[in-house]
Order: sequence, then C-alpha cells, then structure tokens
Amino acid sequence: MKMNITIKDVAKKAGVSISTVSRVINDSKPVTDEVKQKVLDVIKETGYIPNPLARSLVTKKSQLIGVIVPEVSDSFVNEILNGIEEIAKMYDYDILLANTYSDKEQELKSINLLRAKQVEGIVMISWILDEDHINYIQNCGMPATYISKTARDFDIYTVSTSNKEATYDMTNYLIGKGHEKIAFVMTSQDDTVLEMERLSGYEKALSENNINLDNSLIKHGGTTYEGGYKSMKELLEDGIIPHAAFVTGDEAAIGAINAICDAGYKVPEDISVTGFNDVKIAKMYRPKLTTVYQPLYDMGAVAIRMVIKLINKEPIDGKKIELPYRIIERESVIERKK
Amino acid sequence: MKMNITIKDVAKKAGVSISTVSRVINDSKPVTDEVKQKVLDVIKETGYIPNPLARSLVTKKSQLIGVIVPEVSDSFVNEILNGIEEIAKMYDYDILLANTYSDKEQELKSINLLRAKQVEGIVMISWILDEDHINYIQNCGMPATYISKTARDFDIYTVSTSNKEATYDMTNYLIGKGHEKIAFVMTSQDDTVLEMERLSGYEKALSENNINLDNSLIKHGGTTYEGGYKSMKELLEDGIIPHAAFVTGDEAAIGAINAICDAGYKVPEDISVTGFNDVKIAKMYRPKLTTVYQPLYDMGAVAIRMVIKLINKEPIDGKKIELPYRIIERESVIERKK
DNA sequence: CTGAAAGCGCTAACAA
DNA sequence: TTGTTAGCGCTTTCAG
Repeated sequence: MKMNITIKDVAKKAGVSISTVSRVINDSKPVTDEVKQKVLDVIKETGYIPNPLARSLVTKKSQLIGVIVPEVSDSFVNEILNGIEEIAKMYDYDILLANTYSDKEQELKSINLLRAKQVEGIVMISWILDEDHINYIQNCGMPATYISKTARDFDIYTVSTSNKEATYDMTNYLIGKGHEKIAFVMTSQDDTVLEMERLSGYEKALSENNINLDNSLIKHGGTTYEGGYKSMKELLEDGIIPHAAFVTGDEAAIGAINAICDAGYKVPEDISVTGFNDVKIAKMYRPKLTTVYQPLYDMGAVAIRMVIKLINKEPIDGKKIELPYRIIERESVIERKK
Repeated sequence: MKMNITIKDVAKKAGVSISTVSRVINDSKPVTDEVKQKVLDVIKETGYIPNPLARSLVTKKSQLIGVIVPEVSDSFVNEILNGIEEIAKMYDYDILLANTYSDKEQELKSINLLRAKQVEGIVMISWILDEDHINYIQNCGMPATYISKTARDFDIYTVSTSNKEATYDMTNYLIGKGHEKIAFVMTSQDDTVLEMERLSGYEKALSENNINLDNSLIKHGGTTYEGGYKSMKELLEDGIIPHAAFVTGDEAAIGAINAICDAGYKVPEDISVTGFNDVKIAKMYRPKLTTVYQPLYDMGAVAIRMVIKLINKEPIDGKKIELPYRIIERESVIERKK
C-alpha cells in the first residue's frame, strides 16, 4: 500500500526502458511475451498504478466528464445520476459534479469551470433552458448533452421524453375518467419551451374533447413539493375545486395532495391527482400516485453514452433522443361520478 | 472561447518569461505592478486558463476529493452530498463520486480506484463498516473521513450523531406516550456496531422502565422502504401487534406504515410509528413522520471540512465529531389509550 | 521488438 | 524583480 512508484521504478526493477513499460501497460505496441511477463510481475509486485494526471497531460484525455445538475437531492436528478454514474464507470470515465441550485449564473459558470478542469464532455440537467444556455453549450468546444423535459427545438444534443404527447395522453386519460375541470400545475413561469410543449398537449386534449380552456385552472408553481402545495392551496382558497389536478412533477403532486387533504377534501374521492416522472416516492406515498413514468436511469445512461460517443467521434443517429414514457395507473385517480 | 492557450502563449504575447506569468497567476512571488498588469491583460484578452492537470503533476495536489457512497439516490446520502459538494467547492476542491450499491467489494475497490485517480482525500458513507474497511481506510495513505451512524469505537475519523442516546431518547419518548410493546426495526444483521449501539439504547430505555425485552419485536430488515415494509408485514402476519414501531430510517418507517395500513390497521391510531434521520420525505408523507432529526447537510459539510483540514495538516480537535440530534414530533405517534 | 529522447503545461529552485 | 532550467510521470516519435 505504498505510493509514489513511478514508471521509472518499474522500468529499473524490470531491467527495461520506460517506453517498454508504457507499452505493456497500454499494450500499444508489440512486446516479447517474456519481457511483458517480467514487467507485469514487477507491476504486480510493486503495486504500481499509472498516474492518470501525467497520462492525461500528454494524451489530452482526462477521462473526466462534467455533470451539471440543479441539485443532487432532487429525486428526478439523482435517479438520472445513477444511470450516468454507472455507464460512465463502465467506459472508465469519472464524473465531476456541479450543483447549481438552478441558478443560471451558476450553470453558465459551471460550464467554464468544468472546462477548465479539463473535462472531455458535459452532461447538463436543468429545468430551464434559454438562449444563453444554448450559446454556451454550443460554443463550449466540447461534446455536451442536455437532459431535459423539453428543448426539442434547439440545435443541441438532448435526451428527453415527449412532453407534449405525454401531457396530451395524461390529460386524455383524466378526461376518460370523467374529469372535465382539470387543474394544471406546472413549472414556473420562466421556462418557456417546456411550458409551451406541455400546455399545448393539455390544451389539445381539452379542445378535442370540447372542453373549454379555463386559465384560472393553470398554475405555474414549479415542480417542488412546496410549489405543488402552494399552487393547490391557492386554487382551493380561490374557491376553485377541480375534478382532477395534473401536476407535472411527483413531489409537487404530493404537495398538491397534501394541500387538498389539509383543506378537508379527499384524494382521489373528491379530487383526483396525477404526477409526472414516476420517482421513487410515487410508489411510497399513499394513495400511490398515478403518474407518467419516465425512464430516468436510462435517460442518464443514454445521455452519458452519447457524450462518450461524441468524444470518440463515433457515429450518432440524431441529435435528439426521445425515450418512451407511459402512464402508470395507481391509486390517486378514480372515475368521476357524475 | 478557444482552447489550447498555454502559459507559453501568454508569456510570448506579454513579452515576459513563463515563470513571470506563473507568478502572477499564483501570485507566489512579487512582480512589478506594471508587468503584472500587462500579463493580466493578455490573460483576459486570450481567455487563458491554467491547465490544472499540468499544475497538479508538479504540485502533487489534484484538488480532488473522492466521495464513496452506497447510492446517490438514497435520500440520507444525497442530503449529505449537498453539504459535501458545497463546502468542497468553497475550498476549490472537486468531488469524484463513487457509487458502491453497498457492496463491500466495490467499497474497497473504490478506495483504490480513487487513490489511483490521485484524490487527496476521501469521504466515505457506508451503512456497514467492518475491520476490512477500517484497515483499508487506515492504510490508504491519505486523509479519510467516515460518515456514519456509528463507528465510535474505531480509530478513524468519523462524523456521526449519537445513536445510542438518540435511540434511548426516542424509545423513552415512545414509552412516555404510553407505549410498551415497541417493535424495533433496524439495519440488517451484519452491521454489528451500529446494531449494538442502537439496541443498547433501546434496551436501556426498556429496562429502566421495567419493560421486558421481547426479541420477537426486534427485526433486522434494513433501512430501505422495502425492508421496512417487509419487516412490519412479517410482524403483523406473526400475529404480533405492537403499540408502536421504532424504525431506524425514514423510508423504512414509511414502508412500515404502509404495511400497517395494508393490514387494515391505522397509524397512529392503532400503531404509532417513528423514523430516523428526518429526511425530506418525512415531512411530505401523511401522517407526517415523527422522527429523529439529524443534521444531514452539516454532517457532509463537517466531514469534507475535516478532510480538507487533514490534507492541509491543519489542527483538528478529535477524531470523532458527534453532531446533535433531536426528536421531531409530528403526526405518526400519539398517546396510547389504555 | 526495444531504447533514447522529446515534450505535454506547469511550478520551483537557482541564477542573474 | 525577472529569466533560465530542471523536472513532475507519462506517451510517442524516431532510430536502431
């Protein structure tokens, strides 16, 4: 368990040159079996580990990928992170993590910071994406993927699920269950693209079923627990009692359910509620949450795989990857009695 | 936004030697204001960023700290991670994350892997700690802190909260509420130290109140949601209906509550339940969970700060840091009617 | 197949 | 105060 054994030490001890040692550890060039074995023995004996810093310096490959996230403790984020981490390790990459707390400044700064740290690529998760982000990502001079619920219209690599369709489907599902007055609690105001995609899915389903759009049913509360709670509370306090609430985030949905319960109503008996993402807690909460399943782990896996491919200049089929979603029926929605 | 500008380029452009440039970027040695300004200008103009790899190679400081965790998506873990990340950044360190999925092999391997990656120190979170871990940590040749719910008796740096006392207090609290038949659902069998500490706290409280220890009330189900659910289900199916259940983990506690509800009992009316950790979900679930608060963020912050101090050979007061805990009374425990 | 030597970008003596 | 130079540990020509 010593340190500081260098390639030199190994070379000397094995009676060969350092280039030969280098060749065997990378098997980059042919080496006689005999010599090879000898070197291998010495390596094992001394416990030599090549210094990746020195290696990176010459190869210009740091084996590092930067991951920018709003917050590790967000369940949407950390389930994705699991996928990122595992695949990265599989390809011998390490992850440099940057928490931004959804601060745009921080997000932009992180890109530079990570680049300075010599990462070879970047995976970014962010709730909100505007032109500054796009510019930064496009000009950062290295492979970058953006994991999002949206961003289909920007010319950057993204992995996502189809929001418009998912929102449309879920709204339809709710309508199919007899609900007409459907509250829609979504991300905060500033996220224009996601906003539009989701809203259009919601509106489309409504109009196809000849239900008038009622703007007072739409809330921009954000996707946090608190946001969901507050939005629903406001709705109820304004005397608006929807048949169902479609909350575009599981934690927010649970916040909404709690707000409903605190106001003396019952879920799903009085008001049905659905979430989005199918995060761990969706199964743990009671009533179990009916929600839109997204393959979070896979989204992370695909995104990191994409940057690795980009780094290695492997062919990629398309800049946009959309992963499938599906509605998971659990207990928070029931048929409305008319 | 170009790359590949090196210290040489800056030196040439500023008409000085590279050492002078090095001096101004590190302000390690005095440089004439005039020259300094000139260099600074060129740096700004070219957008030069020093290559940390090259720097690390010579200074032997990678500015990297390895963090070994069972799983990022565990809420106990990621709330700690927030603290680690933030403080690390504050001291200009980056985090190399290693997920182990609680596999001992992986944990041990990760220590070596991270060392190979030239991290200057390690923070490790692990549910279970045995002598192999201790040996590895002690012999890894670099500063390491262990964040745990236990490990007071090992000669390594740890940050934790006092388990025995917390368990004792919570048990007493439950007894004070009139509960006598108190189920105790804890970590899985193999975690001897934590096991002992917690059990002894539980037993102490019981015996001081003249309540006989009933081993059939003790379950080693682990701290996952599933573990808690299963343990409680088994208990109930064995015809054991406790007055209260003390589950040493919030997610597991919620699992237990669900098992109780699924069996047709009510929480807290029929059975009171408490958790441990006060993780985010404890406030989100209904009934809100009565639990033992632990300063998770602070635990991470303290641990990483400790490692950084160790790296810089700053003085440290004691190898063991115990952070305060406290019982948070919410809704999952009520007074037992006799 | 193997070794010598150059150099990755930087810091840190050592001179000047 | 500044420049020159020798490495840090490694990979990679280039000869042999």
